Amino acid sequence: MLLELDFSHETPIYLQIRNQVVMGIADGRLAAGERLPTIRALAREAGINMMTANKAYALLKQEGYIQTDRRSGVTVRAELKSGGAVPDRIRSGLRLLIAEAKLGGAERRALLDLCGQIYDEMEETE
Amino acid sequence: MLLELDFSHETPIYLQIRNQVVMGIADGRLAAGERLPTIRALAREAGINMMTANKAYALLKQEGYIQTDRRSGVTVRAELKSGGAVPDRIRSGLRLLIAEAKLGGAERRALLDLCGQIYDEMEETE
Amino acid sequence: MLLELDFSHETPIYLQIRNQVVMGIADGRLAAGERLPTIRALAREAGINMMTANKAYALLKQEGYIQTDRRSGVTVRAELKSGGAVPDRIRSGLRLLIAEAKLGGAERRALLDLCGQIYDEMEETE
Amino acid sequence: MLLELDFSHETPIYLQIRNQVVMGIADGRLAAGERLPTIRALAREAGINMMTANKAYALLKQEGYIQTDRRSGVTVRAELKSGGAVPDRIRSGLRLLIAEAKLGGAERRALLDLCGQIYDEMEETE
DNA sequence: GTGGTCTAGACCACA
DNA sequence: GTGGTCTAGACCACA
Repeated sequence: MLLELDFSHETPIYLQIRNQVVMGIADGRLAAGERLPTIRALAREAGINMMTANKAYALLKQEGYIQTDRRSGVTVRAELKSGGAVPDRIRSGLRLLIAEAKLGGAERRALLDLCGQIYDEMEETE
Repeated sequence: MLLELDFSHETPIYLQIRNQVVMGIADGRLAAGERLPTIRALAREAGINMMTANKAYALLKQEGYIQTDRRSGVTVRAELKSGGAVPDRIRSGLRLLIAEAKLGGAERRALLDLCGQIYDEMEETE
Repeated sequence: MLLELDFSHETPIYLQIRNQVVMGIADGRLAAGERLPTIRALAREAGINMMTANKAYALLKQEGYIQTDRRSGVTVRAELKSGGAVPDRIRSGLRLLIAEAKLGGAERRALLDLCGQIYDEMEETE
Repeated sequence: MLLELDFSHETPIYLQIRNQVVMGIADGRLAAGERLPTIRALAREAGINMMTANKAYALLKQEGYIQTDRRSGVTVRAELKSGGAVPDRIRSGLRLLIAEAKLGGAERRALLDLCGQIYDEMEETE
């Protein structure tokens, strides 16, 4: 999976990496067990500092999205979290975005269609 | 409307204010034309600096959510809807959150129900 | 001539009044010798403070656009400044606006056409 | 590019900086991709506060004239032209200045020549 | 009184 | 080192 980094974007680079890996896993571009580049390789390919690559991986690991192993390097975790309530952090994020969309004139139907469409584009993994 | 600021949160204070005002408008707690506290009053009540309050209002003003009037202070803008497509910034935000929710085990049905519920809680304004 | 004041605009009200009177004279809606409302009348009609109306008229008078007379009140000055070089203040203003227009993608031809058109809409007075 | 700031001018310092950068880009003194001084350097050189320098850059960034990069600092944005119509804000500004020039005695020909000359002095960038 | 601007000094996340 | 954020205190034009 190719990372697309925007160095002039407000989102820190390490977060851009984290976010793209998360979305990559969700939409199936990154399969469970798949190997990710080493910190060193990632830093070289993306033209970033190793500290930055390290920070992104540390976050992904702490969140349970990837795991590191001395032999197989960095891999996408096979077993992901199981069902249950959507955590507050995500709810809050959705609340803000939906508020902005609504004030921007988005209809209920259009917004839910959009969300469903986004979800479906990721469905392949299931 | 009472602002709830978390000074230890990663989100800057001025953004927390901006976000809460946006959500306040969307869910009807802030009506069009309603007066918001002056910069000074907001700073005093929230225990923050005037510059911080100013920055929050400047952002809201630039985004078209409020307007400042040399006579009547700060008011919620009446007309907001620009209708049409949901801007990319919001789409990207939704994509990330939905990816995280899905990896957290959220079913399609549950997620759309949540979004619909969030939207409906704001519906009163319509 | 009806004044259109925007109380939430960044331009101070007294300047909005001054600007609209200047443009009114230039495009012929205000003829030389024509009477303007008194400060009191202007303040009442426009819903503004008398100090604000006073400030606008004081500026217009100082710039030579209007004159006050005990008998005939406030009138548009008959004889306006004669030819000569465009003052630096206006040149600077044009330079900034033209720079912005050019960076916005305006072609030379289109920009000059626009300026000529604006000038012609005022021509009737000549 | 040397900034010329007038601390006693009615135009706020941060706006003077913004305006001069815009004109600098338009007339080619600032090339696309060129680095601007850091906020700290600008503040030091110009004898102003960091917050003021920050405000100027924040405005230029928001308007799309520059971009900030955590690695290479502040640079002039390469692509700017959005082509098409001249926005109302600029039209209004031109209308006022042209009215003032006309009342000051400027002939149509002289005024358009002036505008053309101003535009041509910036042409080198094309 | 109101928003807007500015300063001097400080801390922080990021790279 | 860099941009971003925040504070305490101040001044100013405007209304």
